[in-house]
Amino acid sequence: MGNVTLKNIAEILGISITTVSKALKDYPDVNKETRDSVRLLAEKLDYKPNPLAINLRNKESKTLGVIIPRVDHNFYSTVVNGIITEAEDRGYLVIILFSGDSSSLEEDQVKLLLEKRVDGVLMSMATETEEIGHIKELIKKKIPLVLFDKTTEEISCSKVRIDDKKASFKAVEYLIETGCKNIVHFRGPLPPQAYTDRFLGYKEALEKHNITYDPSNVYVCDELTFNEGYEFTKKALEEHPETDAIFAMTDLVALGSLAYCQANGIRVPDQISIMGFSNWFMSQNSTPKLSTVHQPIKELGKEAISILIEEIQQRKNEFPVKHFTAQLPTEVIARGTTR
Amino acid sequence: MGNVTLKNIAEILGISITTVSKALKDYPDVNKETRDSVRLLAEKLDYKPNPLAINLRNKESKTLGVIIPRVDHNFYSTVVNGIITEAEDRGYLVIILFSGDSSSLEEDQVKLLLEKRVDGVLMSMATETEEIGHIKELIKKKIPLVLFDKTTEEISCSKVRIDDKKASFKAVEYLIETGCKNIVHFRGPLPPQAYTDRFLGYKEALEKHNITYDPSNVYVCDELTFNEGYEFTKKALEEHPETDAIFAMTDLVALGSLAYCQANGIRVPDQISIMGFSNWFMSQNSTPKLSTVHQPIKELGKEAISILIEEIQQRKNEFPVKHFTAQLPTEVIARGTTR
DNA sequence: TAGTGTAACGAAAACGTTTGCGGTTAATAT
DNA sequence: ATATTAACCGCAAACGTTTTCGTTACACTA
Repeated sequence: MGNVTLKNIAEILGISITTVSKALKDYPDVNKETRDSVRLLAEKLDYKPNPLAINLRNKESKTLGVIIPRVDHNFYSTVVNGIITEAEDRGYLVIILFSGDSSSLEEDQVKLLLEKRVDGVLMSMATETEEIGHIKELIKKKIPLVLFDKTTEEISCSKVRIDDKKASFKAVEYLIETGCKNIVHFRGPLPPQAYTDRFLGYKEALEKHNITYDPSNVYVCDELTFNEGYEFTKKALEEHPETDAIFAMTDLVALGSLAYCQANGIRVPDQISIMGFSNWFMSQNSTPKLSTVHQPIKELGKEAISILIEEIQQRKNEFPVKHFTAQLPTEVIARGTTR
Repeated sequence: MGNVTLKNIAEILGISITTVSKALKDYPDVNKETRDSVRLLAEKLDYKPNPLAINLRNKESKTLGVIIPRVDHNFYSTVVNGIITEAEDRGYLVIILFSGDSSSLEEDQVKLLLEKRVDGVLMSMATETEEIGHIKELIKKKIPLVLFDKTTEEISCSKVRIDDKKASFKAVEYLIETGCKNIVHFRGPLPPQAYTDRFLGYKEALEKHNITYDPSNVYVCDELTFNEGYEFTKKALEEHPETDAIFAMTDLVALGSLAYCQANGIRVPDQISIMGFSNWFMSQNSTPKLSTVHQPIKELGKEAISILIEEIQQRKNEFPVKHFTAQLPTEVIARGTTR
């Protein structure tokens, strides 16, 4: 029904399927006239090679699987933007699957991808994932795998991450250099690693500038919401009245901080500097505008896909593949909430 | 390499491929013992049917194509969430492609999907799209198509939309019923239709309550940014000092309005009520919290996919398909910025 | 005359699966 | 003894490509 095949063309022209195929792919052993007539007819009939057949023959699907915790979140939707665009540019299609940050769902999705025979897998691990058997399974089956964002040392594959520690270090250093001495840090939960790295950067900056690190200056946010930022600011300011800066691990929380300060007549940045993280677009819509750390999220997606495709090509050509971890650079953006 | 096939199992067991296939699919004409031994071995070897081969034989890919303007935007990432989850539940995989709101890119993406032989296409049209030849092409080639969100009457297919007009009507009626008489409306650009529908709902509510519609009370935002909300509020209040309510076509713009009022000592909602649209999560993080209209975005995605898959099944069974337009209901959420 | 070269084409296998149909055996019925 | 039936199995075609390896026909060389 409907779709034109090589066979159709061959029958109409009274030649073999082989010749039609060759004519279309510029094989040298086909007469110029034959070739032209084939091409003409193919054009006229709007012939499109059936990828299902090609894939079966070539044992590849030109499709990549991507597993992320969710997509309705600024970070992931931006990264997906980079992933899909880059993949398409390189001739691959992408299938997105969600783990919902659940370990068992993540496992199911890996299995699904395995069954669907994607050419490679890109994934950001679910926060709660500790059993990594299903990921090792991928390695064992020789499916090219690249981990990004939320990664683990326990898996031997290429990884792409934001250099959270350095980013955080630079942000805190900026606060110190602009005169802050009592810097409170709102960190995220223990896994994922990224939040710990940001905390480590905070600590390191303090140490470098001879400010003694006080654990009670660090508050752990669980939900990473605006409200948490608001409430923890209140708490922090009560417990540490001497505070002159707040470094929050994400913009939304920082915005909550800012809201608390404004609601309570605390001048920002004169009394308290506030530094966010992510450069979410809303950070430009506060008054004053939020200072933050820009992370190249879309580029993260692009880079991850590039590395994955690279590895697929290498394996196909039986080149040796070497794994590595790429750390993408960040940038402090000083706006109105810092001095 | 690597992957187990029916042939492998057949050879090991010394039986034919046919029998192996049948054993695995519970055909009645295979001996219980044979069946068991096949299943056992298949299990042991971790046999997974090759979808590429199955697809080729069945002439279907169990894959759906989705074209949206972008994904790094709350509305679309939420809708994509619904789309992917629902599709997966029903045994389909999804390929997402972006049109970037460009007509020519949209055309390219349609072509790509056509070449890839997806079983159906779901799409939200690019704003600038006026040439719809490529969409008609889909219809002509009998590819099941469902339009959602940004649709057009010129294409005969099923559509799924938010009932923007009614939503807007209810929102404005709420403002009127809580005592507002001079309601300014910030609308969006002309295409897409949704913004016009929201405007129409605004007008209709006015008329129903015998408030004369004044075109100068309607301002057209082009960018739909926070800043536009801020600036247009300033302008509107200068031009219409009697204004007692602002109805913005989206939450971000409404948040900009709120910011202007607060920066200029205008009491919300006492002096001016503000109503947003979308129930974006940030609408809960302002003080006072933003009143808005909730739209079931994720459900929109689910509904669209359901209809598409339904249509695919119908065609496969050669049932007649009938097209229709589903309008999803909305809900006014009164919070702190309205009386 | 036999051998060599070359241009143009096609047969066939392969990728892995599904399924209509026919075949074989053994048991049962007439 | 013959016919009928049921139970079990496998051949082969089909899905649409790609590519290896022939084959054919013809011209040219020695």
